[in-house]
Amino acid sequence: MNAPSPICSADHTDESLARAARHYLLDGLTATRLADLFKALSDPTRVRIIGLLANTEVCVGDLCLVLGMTQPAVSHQLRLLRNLHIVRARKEGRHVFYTLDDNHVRDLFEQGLAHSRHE
Amino acid sequence: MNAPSPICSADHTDESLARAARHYLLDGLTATRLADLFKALSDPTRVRIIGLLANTEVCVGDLCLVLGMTQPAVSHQLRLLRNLHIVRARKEGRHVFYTLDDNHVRDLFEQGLAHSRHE
DNA sequence: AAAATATATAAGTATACGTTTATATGTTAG
DNA sequence: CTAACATATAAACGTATACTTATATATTTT
Repeated sequence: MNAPSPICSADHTDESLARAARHYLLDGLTATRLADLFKALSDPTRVRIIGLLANTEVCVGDLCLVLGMTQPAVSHQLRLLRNLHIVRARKEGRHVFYTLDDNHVRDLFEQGLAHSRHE
Repeated sequence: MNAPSPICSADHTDESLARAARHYLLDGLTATRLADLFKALSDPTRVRIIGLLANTEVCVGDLCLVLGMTQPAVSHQLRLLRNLHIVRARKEGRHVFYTLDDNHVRDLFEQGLAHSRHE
């Protein structure tokens, strides 16, 4: 038969649980903000955009060409990155040039890329 | 009226596009793998789990207690992290203890946390 | 002013994904 | 061996999201 499973709460000397909980558990807000930061880099299209903008300023039309994607699809991701203050827009005539607005993200991108390559 | 918008291809001296495309555009496989790495950290629950396991070995039941989540929900995320080789399971009796299996991820977690805190 | 270009936004669709509810598997205790 | 416990898996459900197909806005060109 089946019992309702009261869940561990193991007194495996009790240390692990208590200490981990007290010191290392992220609060909800911190966890959400951190997850949102990584979420910005969790899509192939956005990673490619960030990789391009990490080195050069590029306008929307060029991004579309290089990525081989439709313009609304690219603009959609750019808006997303803009709202997260990861990317910055500079308007020049009828073009809009994008650059990275956040060096943190460039660091994460490069570290992630280095790691994902040799494994 | 409306014209079909042939997309930029701007000869803004042509440098930006050509150079960015040739040198800095990630290929599809690399972009996908990198995005998948970041995706592992793109959810609050997973970030919290990783934060805990970055410091201590914790069993499933304790994770449920500390996180205040149901056991299947936690096991689901653990399986996901296991499949990505980010987390490793050690079976001891009827408990299963989890630890980080990948130091790359710990680095990314800590760098992301540091960045997301002072901004 | 009108037409063309460059980008942004909106609505619709299809898929991915996190959680719940239910059940299965494996291990220890009585 | 049977009951309780710890974890894993499966199906179902709701929501988030990436892209498409329009359409709107702004700027330049003629």
